[in-house]
Amino acid sequence: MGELEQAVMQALWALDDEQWATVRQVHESLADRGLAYTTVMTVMDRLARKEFVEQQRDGRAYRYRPRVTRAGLTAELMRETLSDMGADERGSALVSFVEDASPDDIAALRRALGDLA
Amino acid sequence: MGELEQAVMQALWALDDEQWATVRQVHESLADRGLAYTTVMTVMDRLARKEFVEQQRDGRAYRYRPRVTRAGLTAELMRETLSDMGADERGSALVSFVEDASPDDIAALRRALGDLA
DNA sequence: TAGTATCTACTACGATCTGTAGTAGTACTT
DNA sequence: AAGTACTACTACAGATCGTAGTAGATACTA
Repeated sequence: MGELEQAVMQALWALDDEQWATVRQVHESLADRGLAYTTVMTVMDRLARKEFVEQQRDGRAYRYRPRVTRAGLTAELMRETLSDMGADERGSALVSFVEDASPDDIAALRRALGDLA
Repeated sequence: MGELEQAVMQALWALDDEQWATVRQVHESLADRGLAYTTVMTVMDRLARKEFVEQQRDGRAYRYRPRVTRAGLTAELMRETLSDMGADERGSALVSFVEDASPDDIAALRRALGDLA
């Protein structure tokens, strides 16, 4: 995911649940970047193609909503990385991941694992 | 990392520790792909530029060795993904990660965390 | 020593992804 | 009918990646 694509996702994730945003809304929420309206539209279209966001017709316009949560997408990308690197080494990769994780992350992992049990 | 780049890394990781491989060796180990020698060379050169591998002169040739372990690189890429997605959500992302992880991965995480304690 | 094999260095080119945006067409508002 | 708001389509440049050729240097070989 490119930087702008990520920014757009952030904007969409910032919506309340069940909210759909128009291109215009996102464009405005990224106003500081001084992007053209069509630039934002293109990016959102691409995100829809990639199925990161959902598109819904609303009259002549589209409304958009993330198809995945931020946490979910992050987790998915992490799992993807893990798979790409080969099945046999998953364990060591995870060990390595944990070894260099911040204390906060470790705590979060512990909690997450605890919740499972 | 591209697919070929990854394949080359795999070939290098397959070496015994402290072994350095020549382009020719890697080229041969990827023989099934029918790549030109220079293709492999280019890829390895790019990997060196990106500091994924280490280059060492040996006469007129270079020898290569991974600069990072497979597990280490995987973990690093995972952490990178995590950072990209914003600091506030790290916890939820990790929860999400754990939730959809395979039993093997969960077990590995548990072991890794246990080793820390 | 002249030819041949082996390497690197440099260059190139097409595909894909991403950031960026213009233009044309269509529909709604006044 | 004119202006406004949207989408659809198209475009283009920069980066990354897969792919590879050519030139030049070096070393081996007959």
